[in-house]
Amino acid sequence: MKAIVDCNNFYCSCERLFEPQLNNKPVVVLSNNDGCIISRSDEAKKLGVEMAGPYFMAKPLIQKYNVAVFSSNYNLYGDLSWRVMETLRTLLGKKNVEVYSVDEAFLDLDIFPANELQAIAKEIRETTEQWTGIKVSVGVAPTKVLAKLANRLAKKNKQKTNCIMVLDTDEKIIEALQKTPVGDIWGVGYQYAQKLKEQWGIYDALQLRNVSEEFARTYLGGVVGARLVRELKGEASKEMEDELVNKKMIATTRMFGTPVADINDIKEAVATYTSRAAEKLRRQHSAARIISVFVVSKEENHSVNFNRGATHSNYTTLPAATSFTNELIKPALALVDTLYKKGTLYKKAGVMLSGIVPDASVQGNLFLPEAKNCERKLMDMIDNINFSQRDDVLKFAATGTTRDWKMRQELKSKRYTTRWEELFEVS
DNA sequence: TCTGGGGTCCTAGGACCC
DNA sequence: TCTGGGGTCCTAGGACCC
Repeated sequence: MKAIVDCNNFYCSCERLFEPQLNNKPVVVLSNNDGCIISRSDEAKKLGVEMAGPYFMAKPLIQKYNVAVFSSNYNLYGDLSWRVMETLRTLLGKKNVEVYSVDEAFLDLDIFPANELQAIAKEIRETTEQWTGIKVSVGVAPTKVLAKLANRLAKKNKQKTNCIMVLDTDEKIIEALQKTPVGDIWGVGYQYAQKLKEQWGIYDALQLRNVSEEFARTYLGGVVGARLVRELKGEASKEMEDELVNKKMIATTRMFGTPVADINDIKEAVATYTSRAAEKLRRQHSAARIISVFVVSKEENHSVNFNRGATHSNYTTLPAATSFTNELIKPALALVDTLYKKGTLYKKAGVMLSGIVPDASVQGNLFLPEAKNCERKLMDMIDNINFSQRDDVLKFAATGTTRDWKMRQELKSKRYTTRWEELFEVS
């Protein structure tokens, strides 16, 4: 059996941990640039605040009901996420935990007898809350897709389920499938859901479970669809994945605080994003051979398709893979020159690194010229200082000093758990 | 002008996820 | 006035090879 543990309203829960007076009050957390709403407490959901809706549109409602609003604070969420995952690893053993996202982990429960699953799930929920202050929901079922489905139902009816649902019999599974609209199945997005409903009259998970594998292959994206249907049937087709697999692509992209027309501002931003992406690259001891840059222009006509701004991108393949910020900034800035059009207003830019390979010079490579090893040490030092002191104490000049393009984040809480000078104070 | 079969590698783009 | 960011996997199709 497999389980998925999912933190309830994760970002909101993190904020409440340090402002407990907000318990039982409506809370929302905003995306970068204070653009959209990406986490809502149950109370906020009840008020009708939409998920992923633009903040400015929800503002009247938010003000009327005095909803607490936070900009996203990824240092805080990342650290609390780590604590939750450590708790799970302690309870179940490292190899039985697969971290799936910042607020979710799959668990392999095959080590437990069937009649203990309910009790195990309860212990996981209670211990996690006690150790970290974060409430979680637990869904248990024979496959990952069914576990996700169980988890969703557990959350939907918290009073009744106590945030736990174990699907351990065919009857329970069928009932759960019946209660789940196709669009709410993990792996069925908006496009497929529309198609399934309109063209084939398939509205719930039970109906989808009963289609042929051939059908799934043809209409739901080939082997992906076939696997999905098998999982619904209770046949495990998505196995537990190994942890700590290196990323195959690393991206840093941001909206600008306000649209930007000056090429120098764009270059500063791109240099900054490149530095950030290179840090991520070094953290996983990798190097990249392909760097691509994109810019998105601001669409004048944003009445209907607000995010249809034209994207222009270009890439360079480097002569050799590297993780040195300076070696990546140079080609990145050259790419900006090929993309930039004078007179255009831009709202977003981004850097993507791919062609990722293990960085052989991590330990200092005898066969590289001395200078290379020095650069490696320089990068390590910069990373260490930036991590332990303050973000960007040390940075490359190309990343600019004024940073007029920086994103808005007006309602950010403190980094209570990762910065000495922002520690929570008890008076 | 006619012209097979089998394979690899790469890229762009579509779908999905949180 | 104001709509996020960072990933994954898969497929189709083109270029190229013998």
